[in-house]
Amino acid sequence: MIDARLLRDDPDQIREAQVRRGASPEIVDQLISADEARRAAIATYETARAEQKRLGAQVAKAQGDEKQALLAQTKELSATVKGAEAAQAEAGATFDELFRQLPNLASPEAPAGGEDDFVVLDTVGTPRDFAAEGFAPRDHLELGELLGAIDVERGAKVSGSRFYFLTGVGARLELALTQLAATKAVEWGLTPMIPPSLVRPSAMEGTGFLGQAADDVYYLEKDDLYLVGTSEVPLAAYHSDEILDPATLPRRYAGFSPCFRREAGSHGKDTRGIFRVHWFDKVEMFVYTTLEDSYAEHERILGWERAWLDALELPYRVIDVAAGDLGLSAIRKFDCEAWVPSQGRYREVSSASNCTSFQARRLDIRVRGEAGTTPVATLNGTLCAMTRTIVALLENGQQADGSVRLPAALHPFLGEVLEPIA
RNA sequence: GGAGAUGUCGCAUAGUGGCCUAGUGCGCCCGCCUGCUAAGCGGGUUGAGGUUGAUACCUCUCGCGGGUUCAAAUCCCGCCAUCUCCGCCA
Repeated sequence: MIDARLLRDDPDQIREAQVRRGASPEIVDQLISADEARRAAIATYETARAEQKRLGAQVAKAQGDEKQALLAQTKELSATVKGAEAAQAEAGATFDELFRQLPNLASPEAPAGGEDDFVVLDTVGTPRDFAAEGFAPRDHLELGELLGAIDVERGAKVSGSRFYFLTGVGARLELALTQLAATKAVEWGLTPMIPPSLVRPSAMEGTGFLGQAADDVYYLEKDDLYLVGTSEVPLAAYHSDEILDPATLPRRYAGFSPCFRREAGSHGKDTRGIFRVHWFDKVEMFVYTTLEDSYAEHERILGWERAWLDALELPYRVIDVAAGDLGLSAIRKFDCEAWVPSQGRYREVSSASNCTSFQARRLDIRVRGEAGTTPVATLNGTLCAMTRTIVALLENGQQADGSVRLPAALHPFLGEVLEPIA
């Protein structure tokens, strides 16, 4: 959530941010009146409660008839206090529920509009010209089957559609990418983490995944636990309810975890292969820093994502995601999209978001400063999403005979070329 | 899964219905004193919310949430966490 004081001090700023997202600014007026109602209820309750405490102190000292009179008076007041407290709690809950639906203030620098209104910031490398090379590119699934790397048929048999087995060199490829990513992360000063992938509702809610994205989340009703869609969730909740020493910022983590996504709104999209699946593993970067430093840190995270794709020798472009496509928590988001030859277009392989203090307010993560405590800023970015990276490596590195040439960074793990097994 | 114990301010502890506006010690911060340091002395030291131009005042906060009561750190119920024992298990 954002700073509630903005509702009183500068509501126009919120309205403008809503407009940039293509969302309704009406919620701001609803929030302002809910906030007024809430504050009025608090004042009523606190006045009654102060009176109750004052009388209570007298009851303790009084004797005989005086005590009986006071008891009668205070008994009456007790009902008033109880009612006022309930009214205050309800007004607070009403405000809170609405307030949590309000997304973070989209940055004025984010392009206005929806999904298709992104701006291309940079394009790196050149997609191969397969026509000039004299063969039609195979897609990643065909290559994966030739190499004995991917088995989606048995994935579906065992777990259903959008599940897969990585086999042989496919499994080794994920392990190599994981190891390489961890090595890079340590070089860059991030702390590797292996977090739990089942979390409590508060962790899921705090990161903003139970809002409009709730349908995309797996929930275990028997245990009241959620399967995370990204290790951003446990990494953000890691410091929840803590007040951090400013000297320890920035805190930079790289979490490796499975990611579970129901893909509820994606029926019929990317149904072939392992491009869009219900489960994959990912190394995710997560940073806690100050609000002032968050903008530079955002660029730094993007830099690391680019360095990673450079190391994998993949052609890619970087886009500035439009305000309407930011999700609840981010004020700005950069996506890296790798070239996918079989589709003839760039597809998202990583994403870097600046969530400023939005998640930190919900999760109650603060830093002790000179003027009291203030919420920290949180940022997240993909280092390596395994399945999509494997798609890009296979398709971009393929040769006419179905073998795949690997980038130099992976040679120590798997050699230079993956050969078809049949 | 079963049985039991525990949860108070950064840490350690006191507090078994009103005198708690949560005491004390340690640590930490500021000041005084002092060749320096230490000791000593004085003051401060959870966090959130509300009223307010400001100063200031008020409310909440004893793991979390309910309940009983005129009044709850204290009594009752539920949950969470930790520890011990039994069972099961990678």
